[in-house]
Amino acid sequence: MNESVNFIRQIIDRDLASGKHTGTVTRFPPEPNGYLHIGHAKSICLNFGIARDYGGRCNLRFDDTNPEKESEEYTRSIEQDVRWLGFRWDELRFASDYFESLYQYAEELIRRGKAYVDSQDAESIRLSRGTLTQPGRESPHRDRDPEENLELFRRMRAGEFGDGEHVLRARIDMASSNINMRDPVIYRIRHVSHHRTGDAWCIYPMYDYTHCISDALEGITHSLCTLEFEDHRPLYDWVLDQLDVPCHPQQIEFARLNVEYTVVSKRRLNQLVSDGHVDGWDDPRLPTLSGLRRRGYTPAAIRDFCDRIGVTKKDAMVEMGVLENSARQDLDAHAPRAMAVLDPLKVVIENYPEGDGELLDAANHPKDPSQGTRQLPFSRELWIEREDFMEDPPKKFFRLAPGSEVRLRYAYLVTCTGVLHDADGNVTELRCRYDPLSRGGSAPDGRKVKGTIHWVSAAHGVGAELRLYDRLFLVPDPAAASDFLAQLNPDSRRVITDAWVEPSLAPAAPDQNYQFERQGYFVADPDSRPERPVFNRTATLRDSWGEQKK
RNA sequence: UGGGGUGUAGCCAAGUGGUAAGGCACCGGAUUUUGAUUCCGGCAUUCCCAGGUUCGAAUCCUGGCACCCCAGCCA
Repeated sequence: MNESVNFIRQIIDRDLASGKHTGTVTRFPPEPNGYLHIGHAKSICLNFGIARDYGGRCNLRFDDTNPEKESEEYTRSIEQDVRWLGFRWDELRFASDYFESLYQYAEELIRRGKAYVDSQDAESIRLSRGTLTQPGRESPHRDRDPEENLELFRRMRAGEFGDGEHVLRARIDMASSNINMRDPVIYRIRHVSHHRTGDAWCIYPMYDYTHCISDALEGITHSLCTLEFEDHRPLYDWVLDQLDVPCHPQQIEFARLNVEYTVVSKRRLNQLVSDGHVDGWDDPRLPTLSGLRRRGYTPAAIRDFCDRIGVTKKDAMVEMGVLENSARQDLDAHAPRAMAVLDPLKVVIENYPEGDGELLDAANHPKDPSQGTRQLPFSRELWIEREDFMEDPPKKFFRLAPGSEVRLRYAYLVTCTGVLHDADGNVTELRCRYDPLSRGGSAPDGRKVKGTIHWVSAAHGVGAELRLYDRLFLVPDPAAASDFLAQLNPDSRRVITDAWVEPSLAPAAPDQNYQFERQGYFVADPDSRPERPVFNRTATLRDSWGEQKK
């Protein structure tokens, strides 16, 4: 395993060793304006992982300072997703819990001459902010005295003004080369009700002002966020330096996660969902946690993925293969095996007595005896995979062909004795003879049979729907395209409606993972019914034969 | 063109002046009642480039280059 420690943990190690801190307190601070995705999983694993490994604490804190975009639906899904991923927060907090304290701190800032009410409109403020290369101009209201500011700010709170009439600004430096320091707005008037505080407030604090104080109030030691907030750190520190807060957390920035062939931005995810390009936030093609869950990714696989990708300050684009590998590794170890035929071809065992049948033992997991066995019904007519037969096979084709012998997994050795065709020459049915002495699949005389194929008894199989997924986008970095929607993969979902699965699969409960032998990992979909099971393919098995054919 | 960051293999990522970890991918080979898994072996004479310091540099210095972020009353 990777024994090296990321740069954030190195900082923590140093802080603990130097006595700066005696323990860690972190937090995962989502805004409840969308569903969690794989990028959030990285942050969750980082913050909660630190609490776990250092014996520290980690809060779940909603950054709910913008009532226009946030809702309770999102807070519910976020709580659920964090728990599903396997983490438990020490305390559940909301930035809105601190609105009163935040307000009092703002008055203090005003009294200290560090904030003022600006009565310019948004456009004027924007124009006077300057540009990347030119300094801004000071507001005509910048030197209002504290008394006047205080009165105005109180009247803002009291609801005496309309949206946008005034704002509260930090009084810092309009000539700063860091635009965030050019007297940033810290309070705005919004006459909208908040999903938690209702109509108690009509002024709402801005992120930069809220986040640092919230961290301080919670005693956060290390405030971890993504790279785009690096420029905001001077402001984070400035606010805390002006006030008598309980502590001064250290903000540390790390690179957000990008994964090839998908998008990880709330805006784009939202667009995919609301424009109907996918079937909802839990569409199995989406990198949302709910989508990944429906796709069959396990919490352990996602946590493992987050461990593997590391934490750095370098903009990184991770290959899908890493995520898939994490899933395969977890699923290979834990998912019970079963047999399913995706593209059925009928086989009739000519020398198997008509009307006869028997039950054969099969291991639920060949490498994990504790998973037990199940019984597979076998009979004269079977379904096998169409691609497991070739009339004119190339050399090293280990499967079925006229005259060749193959093993039916856990059943018998069979030899192909005949091929039936339709008028167009398509293969419609195979005739085979079985070796009655090979019950279970081993040759009585020790003869070598290289190929083993899967099968489902035609008389006992259950018709199922299988949904096969491919990457959602055709290009590795769709977000870089001018129109990311134009990069959508039209074949990202293929639905098979005429698959056959073994009868034990019929009652599969949603979220139950399986490995369909030789085919891949599948998970039962919430749409699944005993009379009509539905499975989503999580990932294929690696296929060195398939790759060889290309 | 102001400020803040980042450059180590195809993709991630260790490395913190002593001679390039690990994972994914890829390529061999062994085992196999899943062409899966597992196992074993291979995979950077070189760290964005150019100079310099040093017995010794991915690590220090100087100068370039490339890429990312910032001008919401979003977070």
